[in-house]
Amino acid sequence: MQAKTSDKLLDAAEFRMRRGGYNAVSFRDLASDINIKSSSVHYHFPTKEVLAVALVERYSERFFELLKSEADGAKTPEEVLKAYSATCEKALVVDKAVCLCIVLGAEMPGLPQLLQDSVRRFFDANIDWVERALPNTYPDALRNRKARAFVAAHQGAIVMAIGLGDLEIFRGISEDSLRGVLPSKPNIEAL
Amino acid sequence: MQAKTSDKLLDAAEFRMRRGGYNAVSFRDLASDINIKSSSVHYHFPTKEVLAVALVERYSERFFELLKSEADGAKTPEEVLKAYSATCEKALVVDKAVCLCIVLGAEMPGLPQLLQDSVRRFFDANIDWVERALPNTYPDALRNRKARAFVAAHQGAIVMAIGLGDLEIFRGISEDSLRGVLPSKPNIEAL
DNA sequence: GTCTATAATTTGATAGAC
DNA sequence: GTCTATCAAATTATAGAC
Repeated sequence: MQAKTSDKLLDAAEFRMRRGGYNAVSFRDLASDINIKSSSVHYHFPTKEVLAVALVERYSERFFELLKSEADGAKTPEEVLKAYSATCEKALVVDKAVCLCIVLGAEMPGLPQLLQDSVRRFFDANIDWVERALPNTYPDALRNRKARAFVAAHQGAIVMAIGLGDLEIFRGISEDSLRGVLPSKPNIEAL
Repeated sequence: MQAKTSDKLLDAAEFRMRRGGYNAVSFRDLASDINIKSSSVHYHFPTKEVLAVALVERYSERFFELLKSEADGAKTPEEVLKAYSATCEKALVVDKAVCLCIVLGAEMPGLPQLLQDSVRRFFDANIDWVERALPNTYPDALRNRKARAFVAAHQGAIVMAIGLGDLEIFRGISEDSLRGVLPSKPNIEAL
């Protein structure tokens, strides 16, 4: 059974957008990627903004599905947070590309409004997820702060890993940020 | 005394590129920003790639000058690293925009080669600078790893702060990442 | 659903006058 | 250094046939 045309279009759009940003994607390129004409793309997605919003929504759903399955069976905060790192790393290693939402996040002010909203929701959901995973001994304000730091460090790490062409860099950063967010275990390496 | 046309063009390009990425900048927009015609832009910068490379070089020079002056008089590793955070924060707060090189870094694979090289040099120089600031009690491999994590966390923090429209988020993350790279002081808040 | 055809705009870039 | 004029290509999008 074949993938639907709209899904093939989103696949092509995701590949291109994660490598060059919103403006690096054109309807003609997407059409030629899957051997149809650009006018046919408009049948599935009337405008580029609509296409991009649909793409972010699909990306977000898949990310959280993967996250859920990675975190399956995890008990301690440490295990749950490691599932978050593993989810990011998997997307990074498999696709050899940056997170869709960090590319779009970086060019945020230049994006159409509905797309900005979608990207923002993705990050809010990320922070929310991490926040719930943190030890409940933390006061609320600290939990939120730690969660933001954890997510930001991962997104930064992904960009650096791809930009410097060194996927190993990601692991080091995610380990460091895990230590940063958990109640102080001594930093053994640094002693 | 007036700014040179080429500088005004770079100012306009920096403003636009830090908000929308490489492809969000057009010669016509830049020209109209400073009230000349787009053909005149080509007199100063023959191609867009050349313009963007010049922009990254100028951005990098200014960043490291500011960094140098912020770090002036700093003695301990902690003080020097705080100067790095302060430099990033200043650019963030003053310009209300993301670091030029993180926008370009995110769309790296879609950029012309010379521009990719420039962006990469900026990040390498960042890591190098942070690496030198770290305590020399660290073994070399660890220093490099810590430096990468520190830079990545800051870049991620900048994108999140702008993307979520909350500049305060940056400070929390930079404090956390400072704690992460320095020899273990107990994480007081978390106890 | 996909096509042809086309419109309207924008883009990076060049030639040559002043 | 800046202009007018222009180009060739690319872009988002629409109308209407099949």
